[in-house]
Amino acid sequence: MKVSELAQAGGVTAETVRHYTREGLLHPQRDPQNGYQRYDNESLSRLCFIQCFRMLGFSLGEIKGLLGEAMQENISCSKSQDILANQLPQVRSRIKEFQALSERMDQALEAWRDTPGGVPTGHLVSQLVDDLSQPVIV
Amino acid sequence: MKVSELAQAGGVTAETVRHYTREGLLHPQRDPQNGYQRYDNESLSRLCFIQCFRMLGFSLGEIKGLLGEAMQENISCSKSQDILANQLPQVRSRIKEFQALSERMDQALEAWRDTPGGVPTGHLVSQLVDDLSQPVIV
DNA sequence: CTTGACCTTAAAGTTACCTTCAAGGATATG
DNA sequence: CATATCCTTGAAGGTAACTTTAAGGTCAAG
Repeated sequence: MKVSELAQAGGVTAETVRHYTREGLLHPQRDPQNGYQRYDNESLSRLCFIQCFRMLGFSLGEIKGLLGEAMQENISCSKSQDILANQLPQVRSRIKEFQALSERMDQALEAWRDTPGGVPTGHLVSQLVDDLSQPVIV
Repeated sequence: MKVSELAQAGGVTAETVRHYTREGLLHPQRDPQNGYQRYDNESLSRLCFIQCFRMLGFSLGEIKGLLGEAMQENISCSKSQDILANQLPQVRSRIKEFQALSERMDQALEAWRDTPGGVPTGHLVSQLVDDLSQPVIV
């Protein structure tokens, strides 16, 4: 795969792929013909993995730590274990936050589903602000 | 409320509150005695609202646009309507993404719940990488 | 009356990209 | 086979949303 093919497959821009490559999260090979970066299916797996953990709030550095060892087939990925074990509570609570937010937004937006044209009125915008004006479960 | 009291109530740092204030998303009053910023309960509502829409991928500028008009009690919040109406599809799809990610992470992490000590083994880390190595629904 | 924890501002640093630049290779059309 | 359009590279600069630093003012406790 060329850089923009991988980018399209993973739903990101070519620049983002290049960025991850610069930062050492992806390890493409060089095409000796033209010097282009060549990515394989493992790169795509890693790219998807990166997206998931970025959504969960992990930094690229942490993800690099996870990927660096996890993709090696050895059984004692102690570093990955440490990182994940430490972050697990935050991951779980972040998932809970997402779920809570999803439900609240779904409820808040449901009021619009039946408005004429599906366009919110000013009153409903204020209503949404009220609906969402409670602390996120932290 | 002082800046760090509001920060604690909203689950962010004092610096984040100051940042939102600088950017015009919060409008505290000045304590004439000492020049400190004073925030009220509406500030807390706005802060919670900001958190929700930040999680949904809105920029501070967009949120400022929403808050600027939505908090006024007039009926024709046309700007807010425009912003929300335009972003509604993305909001919905982003909620779907969150839900999908939550389920996948829940499933992937469930394998750890029963491991000795609840600590993931290297094999399970690799397993997680495999489990998450599919494109997010875009 | 000083120590420590809080507040203020402005400015610089950080993270994770995104955009732009110049130089050059690849592929399609006339 | 020239020309246009697209792709590639590295390096550099820009941006958003914080975060940290610096230098100082405020305030309650001991």
